[in-house]
Amino acid sequence: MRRNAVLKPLPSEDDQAARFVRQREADRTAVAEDYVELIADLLRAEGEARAVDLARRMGVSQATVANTITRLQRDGLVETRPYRGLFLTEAGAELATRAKARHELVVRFLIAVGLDAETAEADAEGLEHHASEKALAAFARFLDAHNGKRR
Amino acid sequence: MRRNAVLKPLPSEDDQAARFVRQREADRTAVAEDYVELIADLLRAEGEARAVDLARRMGVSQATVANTITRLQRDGLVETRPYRGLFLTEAGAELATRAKARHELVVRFLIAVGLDAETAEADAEGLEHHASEKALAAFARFLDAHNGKRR
DNA sequence: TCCAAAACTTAGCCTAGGCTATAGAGTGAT
DNA sequence: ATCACTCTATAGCCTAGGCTAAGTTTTGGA
Repeated sequence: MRRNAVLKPLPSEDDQAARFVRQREADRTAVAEDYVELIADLLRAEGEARAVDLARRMGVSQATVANTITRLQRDGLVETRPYRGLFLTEAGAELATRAKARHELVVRFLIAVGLDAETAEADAEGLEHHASEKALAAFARFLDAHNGKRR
Repeated sequence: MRRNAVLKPLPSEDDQAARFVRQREADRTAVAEDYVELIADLLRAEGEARAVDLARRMGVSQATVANTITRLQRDGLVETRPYRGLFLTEAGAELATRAKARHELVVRFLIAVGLDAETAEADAEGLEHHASEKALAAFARFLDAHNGKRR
């Protein structure tokens, strides 16, 4: 039963390198996206986003959050008012909106292809940072096509 | 047209933290998986896997490869015979096999939901490390279900 | 009002994963 | 047999993203 087709040739060195480079870039932005997304969620749901709560929700120490927030401030995504919580800049809010939209899309897509809601939510956390625009478009098309049938 | 449903409540702190922790664990193993997968591919396709070639295909300097290989050796995944190339240990080969199977599954799945082969291949590079076993199982089921129709 | 608890900051440390520059080793072609 | 070229290793540096421990501020309740 084994398909003994011609072994798939390796991609060209340049193509493959380009993929890995893009990959590493995505990794670098992932943390920033997770933070602004979470800050936006907290602001919406609780009215404020405290560093302590971020630490608890990210599963990380307060010191790590402080560190990360400093970077996000440097990058113009977040503003802090000590003892008043964290706020998003224009750019931060925009990034959060895009991140959230992507997250939601990925979750809905995963559910549509048969994953339970819990796992979909958990996996989306990782997958959302690595789906290209083309992939997201494909997911959206898939959801559209299947919205007539179920739901 | 805006669905103005009740705002989705935040997940519990513990659940959310657990997701992010799992996330970070996946990130840590991703590089190792990429390396052993690539080494396996090179061994298969070219008969040998040289550090130089890894550097070119990973889009990284030779020094970085040397560094990474040292870690992989320490972790019992890779063996080196200088000027003879790199080899996988038992554990390394096993990891490579699993990684490759996952990679292939993700690629086929992405194509099945409408992505072009090129993008599927590129995106799989990132996505493969963040799909849980449950997600992979769902992808496999999806492919099975759709294999009767097309192809 | 005041003071303990909670929130935040700072210092110091670590690993992974990048880099450049340079030195050293091995191979293969002449 | 040699020597140029290729491959590998090493030194030294950097950032991100973790940690613990030990301050410092602020807040809010008694």
